[in-house]
Amino acid sequence: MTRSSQIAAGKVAKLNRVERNAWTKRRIFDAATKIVGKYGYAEASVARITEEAGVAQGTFYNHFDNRQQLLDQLLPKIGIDMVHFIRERTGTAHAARQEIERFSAFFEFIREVPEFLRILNEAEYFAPIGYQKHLDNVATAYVRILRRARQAGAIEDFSDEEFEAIVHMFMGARGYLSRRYSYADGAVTAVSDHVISAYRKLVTRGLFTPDTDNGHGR
Amino acid sequence: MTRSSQIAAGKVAKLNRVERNAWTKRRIFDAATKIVGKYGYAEASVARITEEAGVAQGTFYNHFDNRQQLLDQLLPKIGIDMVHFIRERTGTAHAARQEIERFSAFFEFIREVPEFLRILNEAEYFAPIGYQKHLDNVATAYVRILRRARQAGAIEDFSDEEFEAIVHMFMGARGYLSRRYSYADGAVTAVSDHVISAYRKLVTRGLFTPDTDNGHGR
Amino acid sequence: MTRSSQIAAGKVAKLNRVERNAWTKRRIFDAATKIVGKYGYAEASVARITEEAGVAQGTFYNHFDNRQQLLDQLLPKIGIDMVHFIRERTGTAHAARQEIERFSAFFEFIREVPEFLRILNEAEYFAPIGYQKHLDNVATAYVRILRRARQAGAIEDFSDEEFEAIVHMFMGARGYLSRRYSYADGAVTAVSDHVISAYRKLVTRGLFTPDTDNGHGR
Amino acid sequence: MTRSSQIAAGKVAKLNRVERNAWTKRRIFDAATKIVGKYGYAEASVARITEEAGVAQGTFYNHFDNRQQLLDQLLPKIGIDMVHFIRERTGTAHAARQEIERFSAFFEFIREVPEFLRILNEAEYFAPIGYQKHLDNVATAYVRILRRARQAGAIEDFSDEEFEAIVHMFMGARGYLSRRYSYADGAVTAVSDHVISAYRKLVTRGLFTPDTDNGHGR
DNA sequence: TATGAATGAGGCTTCATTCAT
DNA sequence: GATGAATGAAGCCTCATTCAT
Repeated sequence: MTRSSQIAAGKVAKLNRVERNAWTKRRIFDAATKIVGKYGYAEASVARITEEAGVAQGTFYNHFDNRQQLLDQLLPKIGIDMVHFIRERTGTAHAARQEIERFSAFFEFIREVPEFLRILNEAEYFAPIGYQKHLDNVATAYVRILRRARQAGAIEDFSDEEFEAIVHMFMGARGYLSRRYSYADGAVTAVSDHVISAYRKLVTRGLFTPDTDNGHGR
Repeated sequence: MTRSSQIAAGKVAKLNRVERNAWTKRRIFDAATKIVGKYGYAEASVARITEEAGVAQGTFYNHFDNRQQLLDQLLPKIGIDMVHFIRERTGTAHAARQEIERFSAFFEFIREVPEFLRILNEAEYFAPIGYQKHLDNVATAYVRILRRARQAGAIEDFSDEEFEAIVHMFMGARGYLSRRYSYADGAVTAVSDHVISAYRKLVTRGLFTPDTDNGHGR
Repeated sequence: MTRSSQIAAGKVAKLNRVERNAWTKRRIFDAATKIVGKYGYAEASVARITEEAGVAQGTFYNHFDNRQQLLDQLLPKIGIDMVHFIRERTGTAHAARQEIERFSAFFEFIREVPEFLRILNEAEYFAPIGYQKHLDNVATAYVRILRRARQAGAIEDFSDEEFEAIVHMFMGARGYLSRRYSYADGAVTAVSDHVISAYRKLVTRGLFTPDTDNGHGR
Repeated sequence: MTRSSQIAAGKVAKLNRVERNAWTKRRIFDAATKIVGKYGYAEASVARITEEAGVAQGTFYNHFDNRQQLLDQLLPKIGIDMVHFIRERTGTAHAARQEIERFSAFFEFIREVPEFLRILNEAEYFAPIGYQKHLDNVATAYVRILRRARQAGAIEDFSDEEFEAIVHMFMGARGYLSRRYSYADGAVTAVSDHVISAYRKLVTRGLFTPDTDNGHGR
């Protein structure tokens, strides 16, 4: 606390009022991410968060109306990072292969931002507003992807409503798998190959139309 | 407290000591189920539970070592009910069809015991011991089912480790879907047909070997 | 608890009603001695005592009016044992030497009944009635001894009231020394020689008349 | 609470933040002194202390980590006052007479700070850390005094280790006597002359070398 | 007499939030 | 805007004692 707040003071010396303000808010936000990621929402007290951020408790309320308001912002903000992260790691070629890439990228993202796991999974009950926002973000984008694949002929026989169900299955499976397979001694590890291969089989056979073009098929 | 304790007194008049003891413990347990189902683990204070049960707060500790110990019993106990419930609703004929039956039965169970949803989904962080116990119960049984299906030729090309991954995907998908689709105005509703049909397509094509016998395949 | 209560049941099988009653009371009493000796009065809850005794909590109140009543009996009862113990170890010859014997015997007693230490030292505030009783017992007897020594010419120049003060000094010193010097790693050890020799010098010179007879003097 | 907090508000109006902080901490500390002195450690609940101090219960934890931490500070702090008090009342002339002065001053101090008695005597079990600290303070200083007296020829024939034992005897005797003789109807009274004279005889003869210089000896 | 479940008061501590500086 | 002390409600748990069996 002492050390980091000194660093903070050093860094912030040359900032103007607006910048300093934003910077403080950001510190609190990042601290909350860390704390919730580590201890969960229920244990993320304002005292803990502000201590981690190196600011006084009262400062918290200069930037957020109340504790819940901050908690509700956590997931959507990181969720957007996730979407970008995955998008960057998704090629353009083959629809089924893209899905596997997205799947893998999800786990890669968790390794980059290990806090995301718990923030996501507890959010439903502890940050319902943020959770809903995040879900809409992701589900909408995901369904759109599947629709395009269908237009391109890579998927047949699934209705829009079924897409939505599928997307939820995928999201549920991911969240769950990540909790099951990504941990080892508290640290986050890579997900095992069996999970990837099982997913590939299930999805390429279950959702996508078998490849007819030669050369590309897995 | 007043109303329920009167009921209690009426009902309990003719019980002997052992029975009365078991009955009180059961009341507390049921109250906890209700409270956790409704408000979640974090809000399930001993005060709330005992008030719901119509007993004094101190009574709680005559039956459970501490709050957590009770919370950890919740999921495994209901989980067993769930396994039985699903087993009863699963026919013997066709492996893929059985899987759909299990899927549907899960949602039926949730309608019967709506508390299960939240008890299950929050358990990972709030009742980790119970969660692990439940998971082992379910995953082990589930993998065994898939193995048998493989022996019977209904599944090909999946290893044991992949089965485990698949099982976790299925469980994750179910939990997630149930949270998405089962609620309407606080009450629990039936899951929609699209979810069932999407699941059927994904699973029968993705996991199971296509039917070669004529007449049975749906 | 289970094992000891079984032993208890075995031993008690052949006792009649009165004997069994006394035996149960004794068990509770001994358990209290042990618990208070180990944890102090404040931590000696009825639950702890009855558990140690292997009886139900309710049984306690068949033998004692309340917790305090038992606590008040502890010190006087053991105090009497102590007086006997010391008396047995005190020779008849030389008055000053007797005093040193008494001093040493006190520490020996503590090794025999290590619980005594804490029971004695906390009693003043936690079992004031028993404490007063014990004090009267001991002080009266002690003053009587000093008076006799004065009559025999072994002490000069001390009034009765000064005797009383001296006795309290001695008792205070003993209790205090025992706490300082008798412990090592939780177990009770013998008191060191320096303490004995310092006491001998202080008392033989300070209280008793110098020996004039030859051969007996130290 | 009402009355005292009004007084508080009046007194505190013109203090700045740091002063106010120290002042509140001091109020809690003083309240604890009073409560422990009156009811003992075991009955000195945070609720009682804060009520006496005229602050909210939560305020306690802004100034002390926990209840025990405060309790452990009580004795050392007052103990230092005592050492100063006694030192001020000790002349420089005669070693033996100094010891009597110290003895008397101890009882005078108790009349000034009557809470000290119980705070000291219960500390061993209820504030062991503070007790140890206090003991070290006092015993070290005391032994040093005796050593100097030995160097000056006022004491002969006692080793350092025996000094330590003697010091503990003196401390034990004082504590004990104070409890015996200083009370009357709850208030603290002067210790009687017999106690002083008995102590003088015991100590001047038992510990110190008889005066050879003429005129000074008592 | 022995049992042990029931009671509810009271223990310590943490909490989110307010507000004067 | 930043601070951090103050608040009092609420959390979990232990306690001595009672009483029906």
